[in-house]
Amino acid sequence: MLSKWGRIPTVSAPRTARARVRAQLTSEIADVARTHLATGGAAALSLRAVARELRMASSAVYRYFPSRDDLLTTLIVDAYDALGEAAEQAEAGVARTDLRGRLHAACAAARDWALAHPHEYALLYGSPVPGYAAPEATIGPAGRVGTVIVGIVRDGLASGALTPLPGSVDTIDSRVLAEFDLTDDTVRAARLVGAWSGLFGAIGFELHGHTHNIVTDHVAWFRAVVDTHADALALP
Amino acid sequence: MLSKWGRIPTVSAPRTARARVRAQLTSEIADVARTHLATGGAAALSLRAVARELRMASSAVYRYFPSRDDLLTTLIVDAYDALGEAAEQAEAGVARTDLRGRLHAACAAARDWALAHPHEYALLYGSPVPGYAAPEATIGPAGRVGTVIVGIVRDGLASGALTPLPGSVDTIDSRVLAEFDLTDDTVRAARLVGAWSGLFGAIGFELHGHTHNIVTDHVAWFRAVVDTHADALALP
DNA sequence: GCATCCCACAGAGCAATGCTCTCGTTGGTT
DNA sequence: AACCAACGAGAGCATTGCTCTGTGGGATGC
Repeated sequence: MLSKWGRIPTVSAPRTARARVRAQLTSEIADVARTHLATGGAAALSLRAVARELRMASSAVYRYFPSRDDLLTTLIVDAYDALGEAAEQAEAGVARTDLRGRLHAACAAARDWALAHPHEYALLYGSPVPGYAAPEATIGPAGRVGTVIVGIVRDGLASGALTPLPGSVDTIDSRVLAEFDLTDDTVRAARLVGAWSGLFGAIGFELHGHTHNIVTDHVAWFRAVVDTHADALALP
Repeated sequence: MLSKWGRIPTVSAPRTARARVRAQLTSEIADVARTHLATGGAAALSLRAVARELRMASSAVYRYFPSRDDLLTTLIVDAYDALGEAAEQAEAGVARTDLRGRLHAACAAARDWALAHPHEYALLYGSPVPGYAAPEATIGPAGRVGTVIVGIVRDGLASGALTPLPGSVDTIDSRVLAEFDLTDDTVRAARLVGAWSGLFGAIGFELHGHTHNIVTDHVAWFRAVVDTHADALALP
């Protein structure tokens, strides 16, 4: 537990009182940072401001997060998880056989979350931060939304509601295809990734104002976009 | 010429020698800033560093750009224009009747430009910069790529190669619809905006690494995504 | 031709940032 | 009881965006 986190003490086992208060303070810092992020965006997130609000010296924060970027990473992971969970929960609330409804639910939940947390969303799907290279820790949670919509298709194929689309393309990694039982449906797999990216493209456009003065009813437009992708995936 | 540019002297008419050298220096500053932006990204763009490279005091730069954000705005407008021009030129090189080919050309050009100028692209379609609100000056150039792909559909409708899609939705601003002769084809209009956002979603996903370890052949995948949108638009 | 005026530039300065280093204190372990 | 690692505070460094003040020079008016 010191590879990328430097020689910062472990957090995992809060057995001692010290470890407990440490975990407490760590999450407290992250919480304050999250509110700062939510109000001012990533650029307005200042370690010193967080420290000030917590009435501690700025240098003390470095005992908990080796750098501002590490704080950001924590926030990013949390955000990915929150977004993923929102999509998962929404999708889980729809009848398993209603494939299109499940897609709509997941996508709408992602959009709702993005509208509710614009700055955090921008952190996830906007430009990568400064000299920031997405650390390993983010790749897992980052895929949760994608996993949800892939799961819909997989269920459809497993139940026979969907049959593989004709043709075959070699664009998606074979291990990924195998992981999601899409080896025999590569065309649909490519379109799935396309739908995934299109989903966040649409959300990003709305969020960043690119559709301002163009789209008047974003809810309906978003539904239409998702429907288009559902058509491309041949969801019933 | 002093509304948003403060009381900075006009640049428009370089009649006097002074105005000429002024225009010269202004573009020189922008050029240096552009290279800094291209190498380090928007966050690494420092007015002082630009001034240093130009061997002038940092305060002198403020004679030309009232603030760092104004410098950034100039760069953004230029980038929008460069991207738009790339798409326009590529699209113009395809036979007018080949609607799908025109779409592919425009989209591929946009992708190529984005890959060649990742930081500038991130500035346009990534998260909005810090406390930065897109000024009026950017909205025109920002639409150029969209205008290109809308033009393809309009040409198709005008020539009779395309017929309006059945149905009617009220999601797109009526003035925009009228401007592009799409009043009677609202379903296609909505999908057009969807394709537009999907295009940049796909490019952004590739650029920001979201498809890393998932998509193996980005050229082919991107073509597939564009083809999906072309299908949705019923391009022959 | 001279006086005037305004633009351009430099330099100092302010508030703020991320991060480092040092130094005293304190909690937990042996 | 003694020790050590963790902890927190404060000062300090380099950097940033931006403002203010002073000064020189080229363009302009008479």
